Parts: sequence; C-alpha cells; structure tokens
Amino acid sequence: MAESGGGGAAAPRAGQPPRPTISLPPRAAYESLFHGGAAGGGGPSEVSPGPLTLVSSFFAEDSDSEFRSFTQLLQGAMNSPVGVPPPRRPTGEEAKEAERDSGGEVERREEGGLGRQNVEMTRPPQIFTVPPGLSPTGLLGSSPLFSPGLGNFGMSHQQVLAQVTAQAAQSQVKMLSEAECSSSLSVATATSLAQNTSSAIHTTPTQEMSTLTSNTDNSTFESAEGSHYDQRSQPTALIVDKPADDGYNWRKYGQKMVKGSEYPRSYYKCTHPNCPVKKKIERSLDGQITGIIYKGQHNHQHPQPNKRAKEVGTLPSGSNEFNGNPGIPTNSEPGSQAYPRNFSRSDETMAAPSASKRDQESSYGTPEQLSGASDGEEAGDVELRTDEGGDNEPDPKRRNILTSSQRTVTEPRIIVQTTSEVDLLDDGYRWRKYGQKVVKGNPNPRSYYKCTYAGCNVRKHIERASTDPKAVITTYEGKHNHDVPAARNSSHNTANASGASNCLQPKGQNTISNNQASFKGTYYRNNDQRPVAVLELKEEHEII
DNA sequence: AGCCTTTGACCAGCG
DNA sequence: TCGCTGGTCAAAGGC
Repeated sequence: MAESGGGGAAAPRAGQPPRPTISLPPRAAYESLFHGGAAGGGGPSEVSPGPLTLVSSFFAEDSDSEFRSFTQLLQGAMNSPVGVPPPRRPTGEEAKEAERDSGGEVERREEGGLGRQNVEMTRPPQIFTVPPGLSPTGLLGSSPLFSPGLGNFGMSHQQVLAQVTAQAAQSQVKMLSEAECSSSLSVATATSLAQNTSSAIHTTPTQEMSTLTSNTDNSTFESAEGSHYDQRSQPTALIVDKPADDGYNWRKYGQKMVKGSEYPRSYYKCTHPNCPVKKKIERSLDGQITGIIYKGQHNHQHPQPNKRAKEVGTLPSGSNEFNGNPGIPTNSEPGSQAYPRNFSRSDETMAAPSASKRDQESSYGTPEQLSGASDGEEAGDVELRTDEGGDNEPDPKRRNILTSSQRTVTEPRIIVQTTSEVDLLDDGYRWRKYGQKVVKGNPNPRSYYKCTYAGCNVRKHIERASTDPKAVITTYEGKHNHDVPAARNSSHNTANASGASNCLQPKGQNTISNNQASFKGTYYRNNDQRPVAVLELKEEHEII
C-alpha cells in the first residue's frame, strides 16, 4: 500500500512541473480533415487524408503554422529536452475531460508530448536517431485525428500517444527476437528503440498515461496483426486472459473495477523474491487487454527461458503473447537472455497483451518471437506506459503501460510503421510508387506508394528522418481488400513454421527495424503466420 | 504441495 | 470529516 499511494497516484502533485499543453483545434477544424469540410457524417468510404497530412495539418495550425512532416515532428521530439517530465493525467480525469471537451474547443495537456517535448533522450549514441514509434507517437498522439472531440473516439490524444508508443515499443520488442536470432541485427539498436519508446513514455515519475479504454466503436489502434486479422478474417489469435508475457513471472494479487473504465483492472506482482515490480492490467470484458502498467524495476535477472520451456509446446494457437519487456532488469544483466541486454536501461519498457499467464510463460522461450504484440484481436490498441517512481527516487519506479483494446476496425486505417530497413516496400503486398516529395526541413523525400492490386486503394507513405535516411516512418492508409500475394505469404509461412525460422527474416511482412540494425519484425502471431510487427494505428471511421 | 487466481475487505490518498 | 477511488491484503479455492 505504501508503495502504491492509492488513487492519488493519478493525481498531479505539487512540486511537479506543469505539464506542457497542446491546444487542439476546434473539432471542426480537424474533422474537416476527414470529411473534407463540414464535420460530421463521414464514412469509411470517404476519402481521407493521409495520416501525415492530418498530422501536418494539425500542427500547421499549431503555433508556428509551419508545415511539419512526420520527421520534423519526430525530430522535435528527439531534440526535446529531457527534463520537465509532465505528470500524467489519470485515466479517470481524462475520461472526464474528454467529456468536457467533446463539444468544442479542446485544450489538452500533452503529457509526454512525445512528438514535441519531454522526450527523454538519454539513449546511447548508436541509438536510433528517430526512434521507431516515438515519432509517430508524438505526431499521432498530438493529432486531432485521435482527439476525444472527434466523434466518439473517446480517446484523448494522450491515450493515443500512449498507444502508439506502446505499439512502437511492442514492435521494438518484437524486433529483439529477431535480433537475437540474427547476428546481423543489433540488439543494442532494438534496445535503444525500446528505450526511446519507453523513455518517451515515462517522462514523469507519476506519469500515468491514460488507459486505453477508448470507445471501441470509434477509434482503433491496432497492430498490423490486427490489421491482417481484420483483413483476412483470421481466427482469433489473441484472446488474452493472461498478463502480458514479458518473460517474468507474475502473480495476480488483486483485481478491481476502476472508475472511468468499464474494464476491470488486475494487479500483478513479480513473483521473484523481493522484486518490487508490479503491473496492472486492464482488460475489456471480452478478456482483451486494454492496458498494462508496469511499476518498478526488476531487481533480478530475467527468468531463464528453460524455466518456461516446459510450456512452450502448449501455447495455444490463439494465445498471443504480447511480450513486452515490462520489467527488464534495471541493469544490463548478462543473464537476461530473453531480452537483449541492452534493454537494461529501459527497465520500464514494454509489455504486451498476452494470453493467459501460463500461456505467456510458455511463450517465454521466445517471447519476442511470439510476441506478436498485438495480434489481431488483442491488437487493438496497445498502450505501453512507463511510470517512473518518485521524482527523486534512487531507483525510479517506472510503469510500463501497454494497453490494447479490441475494436472493430474499419477504414481508414492508419498504420504507423517504423523501419530502417530498405525493405520498406516488401510487406507482402505489391506497391507502386506514385509520388515523392521533399519536405521542408528534411532532405530525404517521403515517398508515396499505392497497392498495385486492382481495386485496392491502400497507400503508404514512407518518410525518412532527415537525420538518418534509414530511420523511416511508414504510414499505411486504407485497408487491403485482398490477400497478400501468395508468393510472399508462403514465404512468411515458411519462416514462421518454427520458432527458429523466425530468424529467416522473410521479406515483407511489415518489417520494423531501426536505422541501425536490420530488424525485420517478422512476428508471427496470426494463424496465417503473418508477421505482425507493424505498428499500426487504426481509426474507426465512424466519426460522428 | 506449490503456485496461482479469485474476491471481498481493508487501507490510504485526495477532493 | 466524509465519500470516493485506487491499491493491497489475505482467505479460499483451483490447477
């Protein structure tokens, strides 16, 4: 009890620096982005502006009115001072605020302001210049696209931010598995990614990103897996009844319904002796994880894989472990096999939705491999939060929150994918470049591609960070109305056939990588064996 | 037998 | 001071 501080944890406390704020444009302003003018009524069939456009448009209205590309925004985040961690607004408050804001001018505090501020950038030099997930996070998190005032999205952009970040983290975690198998991959990079992501999240000791309990019928964030799932009606692979499989052993010690959320919150403790790490998991009524919050740092090594190996074979097809890395040992412990040693710093890193606890343990052997972070169903929104301990805690407690909520996905779909690999286009689909543009402030052009499949209007934008051409943000827009070309698909399947084969890095499949390591996030989770490492943001287009 | 989940009760912080 | 809320405890039961 003493450690938790009760409900007060969510409330801002005296002494904490004021949270930066971001004023969102009037609802109509951004709604017009979707509807081409008057707010209201939009439908899935309507042509929506690309996410980049949305974001850019939003920021264009903001402050300097200068066009900002994803990269620019991201860079802004990257260059943001580390300090001034904004306290996180409690979920309950957000919910209330969302209600208040639902009608008009919206002003929200951007905590964590990944895209523009308070991004802790203490990562090592080799770390990604443009941390995957971080950039889009900041952008999207600030984007009116997901603001609560937009239809019934019901998500604050903080939530969105958290989600995106979480997803990014997930993706990063996933990449870790690849890193482990592939000598060509740099674990450090993955780590850095995670760090970046996490750092962006845990910007304040009391920070507590809102739980993603957004209305399931209006907005959707989900991983690519979810996307695939949705597209191909894949069997459910993510009914989660377990805490995220982060490789550690957890024991549930409580559950409670929390205000502001229709979902119950479960409390878990790391079972390791004297380990102070705890995590809270919120689930939807259907069992899907809507949020995971890690608190504290593991003071022990990551459990040895073999300990869980016994259950590996029992992993239900439907169990998706969202392996995050929630409690990565604070110190780069050599013993941390499951997770890259480099993760050490990101003690607070990721979590992932997962299946039941036992299942998750079973997957531990290759958590990242199986991670699929968010697959189809589970993939809803994933929010990874990191809470740091007290302001001056020697051993800062951090909470990693990863929330996901199941949502019905409809178009438009926005997938934010970060990758440093050249294989950006090879995601299983066929793409045709139809445009390219050099964005102000970024010497690297961001290219536009369209799916070549007849009748498919999916497009994706690829933007490279100005600071590092390999740092790429891929944004998907639209939804494939067809399956992935067989050839590539089979390839994936093959790779996915066994855990070891994950190292094959089949091309395509929403690869995610950082700019330094060729991480190809081929995370197979869906029954169709498709990689699910894509960080995807889906928005239900039922905007009112 | 050990570990875990469930669940109601209790405690503490906050407004 | 009281009520609300979140977090934790701990007994009971299950696997």
